[in-house]
Amino acid sequence: MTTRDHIVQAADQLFYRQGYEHTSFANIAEAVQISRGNFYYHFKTKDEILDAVINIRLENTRQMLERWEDEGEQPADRIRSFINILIANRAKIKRYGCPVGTLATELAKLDHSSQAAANKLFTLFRTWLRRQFRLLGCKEDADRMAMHLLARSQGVATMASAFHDEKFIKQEVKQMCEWLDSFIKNDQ
Amino acid sequence: MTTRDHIVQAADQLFYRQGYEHTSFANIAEAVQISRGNFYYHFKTKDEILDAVINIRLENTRQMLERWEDEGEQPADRIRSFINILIANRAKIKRYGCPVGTLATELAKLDHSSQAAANKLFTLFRTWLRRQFRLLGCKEDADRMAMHLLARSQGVATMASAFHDEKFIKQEVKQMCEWLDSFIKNDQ
DNA sequence: GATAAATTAGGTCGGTTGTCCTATTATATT
DNA sequence: AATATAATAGGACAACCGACCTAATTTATC
Repeated sequence: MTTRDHIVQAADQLFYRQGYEHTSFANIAEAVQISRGNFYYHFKTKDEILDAVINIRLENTRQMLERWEDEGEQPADRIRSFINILIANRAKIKRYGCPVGTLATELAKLDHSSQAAANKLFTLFRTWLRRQFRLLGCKEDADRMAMHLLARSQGVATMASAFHDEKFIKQEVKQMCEWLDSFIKNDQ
Repeated sequence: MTTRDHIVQAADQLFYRQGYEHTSFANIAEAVQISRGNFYYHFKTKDEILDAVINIRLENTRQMLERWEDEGEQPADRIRSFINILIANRAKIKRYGCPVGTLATELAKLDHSSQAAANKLFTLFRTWLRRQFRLLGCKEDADRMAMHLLARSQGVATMASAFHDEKFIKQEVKQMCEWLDSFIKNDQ
């Protein structure tokens, strides 16, 4: 792995845990164990690092969603895979919230130029979920369903983080799965 | 209104719109039209201002919730009042998200000492909602219902902010009201 | 009206930030 | 082996931050 990759990886973690603004060049350089000068060779500005982090998150997410579609499962199971992200990452979510939501929220407050890029992460999930709901038989409602599920997930992450409560995540995930099940039955 | 009140008011707005860390002493002083020196007379540290802002938010919220209880409406109507906060503040939510959620999220990333104080805002709503759900006949489920509704609201605020979508707020508010209605019917 | 207290203005300080530069070392190419 | 390119180190910079201090001014009290 190149130094550049190391930097992006470290920045990714730090932006998630500390927030973008609260993370300094020095923080990242220390994490990667390189000098600040070397740092500047790879990235001219802090915004460039942010864009690189967003791009790698986009790419990783894309690959994950494609994998879920290629594994040949039913659309309902794919949606369950999405819901279960909350379970799989519950420890980190409890401490740092959702990486997508918290970044979007922070950049909105900073009125940062990369807001649109960061929100592409949401759009990625949105269009993917919409496609799954369409395959489930939803027509006009598919996008509303996708947004609904995204919002539910965001809310769970925010509250789980505020109250440091993993049990709440499990409760809500169960409810979301039941909601999905009842929806499938009604549709058939 | 005293200068101190002016400062707290301006800080309240700026913390909401720009975030706590992104707001500097100079920003607040400029908004209140006083010198930075005068500023220091009223507040020794930035953390003190944050605590003052949190306290005034707590007090305002307490008064609002008490008002809703004193107005003699039914518990279900009170819960609807809570849900309708999203409608009443939809323009600001679209731009800056939820003031409670975004502050809690930011302070969590900063690992700030006032995290617990900020989360009291959530607890305020949580215990109040729990009481209303108890009055509706819920027993063990009342707290779960309260948390569920809080999470839904948080999720709506986050997504509405990310996608700059007020219509989504109205959609989800409608669904939340329907969820509440179906719940009341089942219970009677 | 004199005195004390409360309030305000403006400057200063050390530390940190993002940015930028140059010198040095490592790697690749011929 | 000589040369060019890539990569790294470390320092310097202007700007900003929170914090602090003192002098001036306003307000209150007697």
